[in-house]
Amino acid sequence: MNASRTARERVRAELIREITDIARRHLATDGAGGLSLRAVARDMGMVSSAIYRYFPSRDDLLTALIIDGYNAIGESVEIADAGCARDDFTGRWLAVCHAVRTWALDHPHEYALLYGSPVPGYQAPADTIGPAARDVVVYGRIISDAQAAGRLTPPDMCPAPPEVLSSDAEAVRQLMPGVSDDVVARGIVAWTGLFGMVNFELFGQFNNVITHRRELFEHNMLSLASLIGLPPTPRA
Amino acid sequence: MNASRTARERVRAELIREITDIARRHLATDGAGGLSLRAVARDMGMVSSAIYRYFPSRDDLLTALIIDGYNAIGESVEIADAGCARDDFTGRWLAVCHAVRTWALDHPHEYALLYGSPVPGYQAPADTIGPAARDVVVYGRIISDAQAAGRLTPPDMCPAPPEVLSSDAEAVRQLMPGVSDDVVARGIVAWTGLFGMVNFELFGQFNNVITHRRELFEHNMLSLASLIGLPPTPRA
DNA sequence: TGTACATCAGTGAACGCGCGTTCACTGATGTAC
DNA sequence: TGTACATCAGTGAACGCGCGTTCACTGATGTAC
Repeated sequence: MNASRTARERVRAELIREITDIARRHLATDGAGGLSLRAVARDMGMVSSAIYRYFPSRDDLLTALIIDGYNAIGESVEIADAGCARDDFTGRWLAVCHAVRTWALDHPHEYALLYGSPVPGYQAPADTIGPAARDVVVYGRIISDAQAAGRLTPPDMCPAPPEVLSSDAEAVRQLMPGVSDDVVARGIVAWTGLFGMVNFELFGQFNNVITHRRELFEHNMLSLASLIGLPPTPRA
Repeated sequence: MNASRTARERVRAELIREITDIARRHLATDGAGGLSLRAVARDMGMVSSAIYRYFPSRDDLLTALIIDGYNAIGESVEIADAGCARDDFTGRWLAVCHAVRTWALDHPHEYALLYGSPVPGYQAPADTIGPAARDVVVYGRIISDAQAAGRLTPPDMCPAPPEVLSSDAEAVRQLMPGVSDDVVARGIVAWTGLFGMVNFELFGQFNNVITHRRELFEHNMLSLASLIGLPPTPRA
């Protein structure tokens, strides 16, 4: 019968969810390198070999966590962007920035798995690529929309990108159609700058130095907005 | 006798150097989490317990690697800066950026140890703080010097930092005396932006997207220079 | 509806491996008289 | 300069632990007739 078959499958899906949830919790205490199938199995109340019914190897479990992570941060970026007026480009950029930062602070070890040092010996398979791009897709759309609306006026005190970058710019332009090479380059500066700030805060470089981290973050994201050419302040 | 005493001590220092060298090599293959005293001992041709004559625990060995790493990147930043004309502030900034990037590409795992995800279960002791600041001290001096020479003219399209950041700015100003809160904030944007770019390149976010990495890096560092208010191009 | 068979989940033992750290010890190197 | 003693480097065995993965197996759940 079809109903009962899906019953078995529903249990299976449920258990896969439980396993990844527990694995996520382990990530927090032992890091990605220390993620252990045996420990997860113990917490599941299973014998270690039973896990192999659900994940063929430790690396596959890691891959599942990575894909889930990219989807989670991507989704929260999408929601943040969707909560803004479409023509408030600076507000959308700020919302995206805060979404990334907040998600990172709430899930530091998952964030480290996605944007920190690579896990030694682990090679991410191709199916992580799609989810990995979810957040940057949102970002690209903001730039693109602002450009289309004529609200993008980059400061003109810095030189145009060298010719040799045009092919790379072309590739990145997939994400933000209609903008010049110069805007693409500045767009990359701002995007990497966002993650640079989050990394510094999360990985401890601000310890004993910066105390008002959210405020500094927001201010710095506004500086980057102005570098891209977005209007200086979000709509009130 | 004093001479023979220092002879023994010289051997000891030499062995400590050998151990850290081998440990550094292991870092490259297994990452910080997988650094193992036993493996290092094997490569030294020693029995594992002998290592304890030199390092009281695995974490102390890690600490030594971290301190060495900060000193190494700090020194190469110092050398890069020293190779520029004192009044070529943009050139000095660019030289520092390239020094950081080059060192990171040459020592990816050490870089990850310093600026990547924290090692789970490891708490850096206080004696890492001094060496950790060597690179940023150089950076601060460039900003400070440019300010003193009247060559710092930040673009004025973005808002001043909020009042609440003034105490943090005061702390950071230790590194770059004589600059306004606004310049301090932009200084942080540029510095974190530098590391954001290096992280993206090193940790794989540019894979299959950016091919001319050095050129994009240099161009982006020039964009950040203009955000700080440094002159648009280095002296030729 | 009832029975025979196939699929699947989970068990428990085992393989072979690696780890950090402690401890009592042997010899060699240095020191003091 | 020679000898008695102290310091130090390195050994080898052990403790207690954890890991990923395989394999033959027991029962339970589902399927086909």
